[in-house]
Order: sequence, then structure tokens, then C-alpha cells
Amino acid sequence: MSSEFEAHLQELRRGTIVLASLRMLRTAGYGYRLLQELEHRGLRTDANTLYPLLRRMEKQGYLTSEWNTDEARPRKFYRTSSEGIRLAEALDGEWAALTRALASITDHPLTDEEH
Amino acid sequence: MSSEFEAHLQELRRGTIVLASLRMLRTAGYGYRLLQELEHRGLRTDANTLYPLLRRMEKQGYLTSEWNTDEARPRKFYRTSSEGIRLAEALDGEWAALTRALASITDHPLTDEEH
DNA sequence: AAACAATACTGTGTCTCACACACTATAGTC
DNA sequence: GACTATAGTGTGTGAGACACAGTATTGTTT
Repeated sequence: MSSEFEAHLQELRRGTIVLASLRMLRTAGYGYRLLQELEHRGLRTDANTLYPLLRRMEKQGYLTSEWNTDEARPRKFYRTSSEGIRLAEALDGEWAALTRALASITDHPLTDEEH
Repeated sequence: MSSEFEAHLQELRRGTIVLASLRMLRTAGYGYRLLQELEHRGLRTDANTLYPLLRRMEKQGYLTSEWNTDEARPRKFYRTSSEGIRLAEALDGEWAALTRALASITDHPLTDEEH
């Protein structure tokens, strides 16, 4: 159907999952839990998207991981690294800049001011 | 270098180019001009990204195009279609929702409230 | 007690998009 | 006359989202 329409909405969500994860994992947490938290906060995320994303971000050094086998069910706990915190801050700044840029477009679509 | 870092910032910008273009092209405009406008408003966009994007969006019915050969230099003018306007509105809503979701995460990273 | 759903992952393949690179062609400018 | 800016098209390539498939354990239902 209009899954193409949906795709564009998804494009917008892209990147926000990274930022949201970096923020949430300042206190350690495991994938499945994070998935539920994101869902709960309105950030629809597919498990098949989140798990590879977490592995990728660990490989890139933004997250660290550790298996917790103390409890019956083994869980892989992720935590945001100092590198990850820096990334999160940069993403915060970018988000704010984008918000400003988009707001300016609503006001005056096409202008010639100061070219 | 930290072009991987940059990549994550780019991921966040993704989708916003679509929204910005849809808004701006409510009054017809051509690619090169749009490119400068986006740049001017702080939405760094590569020409090799924008041109294919415009063609894609036209193919999907969100934009219409028309060659203007009246003037010396031929230009392809794009305009947001009614379908495109609907998409822009949906993207607006999504953006607002994402902003709210992200804001809620800054406040309390991991909570158990109402599960 | 067996069946089933929920939990908590890993691994591989496909498709789309961003962007690089390579072009074409015209309008001004130095 | 060379160079830069303008205004595009066309064809890669690599990365990420998500589908699909599979593993294994826990809790619940019948």
C-alpha cells in the first residue's frame, strides 16, 4: 500500500534510535529491555534493527557490552562509553540545528535574503 | 578519521532533506537553487544526494516536474504535489512525536513506570 | 506433562539510499 | 581562450533497515 509513505517516516526516525539508545544506556541495559523502552516511548523499533545496531555501535566503540550470567536467563548488558557520550552530545546539537533549520522553512519557503 | 562519527550525524539529517524539500517546493523551484537554499539554511546536502532524491520523489508522485526552456539555461522545475503535501504533513507530525520522545528520555533514562 | 507464547538473542540475505565518480553542456568572468 | 559557476544525467559502491530463519530458555495454559 502506502508502505512507501511509511518508508519516508521511517527515514525520519533513522538516527534517532541511535541517539535514544546512547542516552538510555548511560545506565546499563540489555537489548530486549531497551526495545520495550523505546516502544513505550513511542519510538517504534524493529528487533531486527536494534540488535544489529547495538552490535555495530559496540564495534565502533560507542557502547561496551558484558554478559550477565548470574541470573537464570543470560543477558548481554550494554553501556554507553565515554566516546558514546560525546557522540550523543554531538547528535543533540545536530538535532537542535535541524529543528531550527526546519522551523525557518515553514516561515518563508523560498527567499533571496542575503545571497 | 571520525568520518564514522560524521556518518551518525548524517543519519540524523536523513529524511529531513525530504521534508525540507517538500516544504520549499510548494513554490516551484529547480534542483540547483534548492541545493543552495538548503545549504543556506544549514541543511548540508550533497548535489549527488539531492538530484537522485528529487527524481525518486517525482517517481513516487510527491513532486511533479517540468522543463523550463524559455530562458537561456534550461532548468527542471519541481513542485510539491497534493500527495507531497500530505506526506509533508505526516512528516511534520512524526518530527513532533520524535522530539517529544527524545525529550522524555533526557529526563529519566530508564524507568519502570506503568509496565 | 505437553504445548505454546514470551523472552533474549545470533546470523544471513536483500533492497534502498547516500554519496563518489565520471560525464555533458552552457553562461559568465578574468 | 581558460577557468569557474551553473544545471543537470548516469552508474557504481558501501552501509544500514528489516525480513527471514534459527537457537535456547522461561513461564503459562490446558
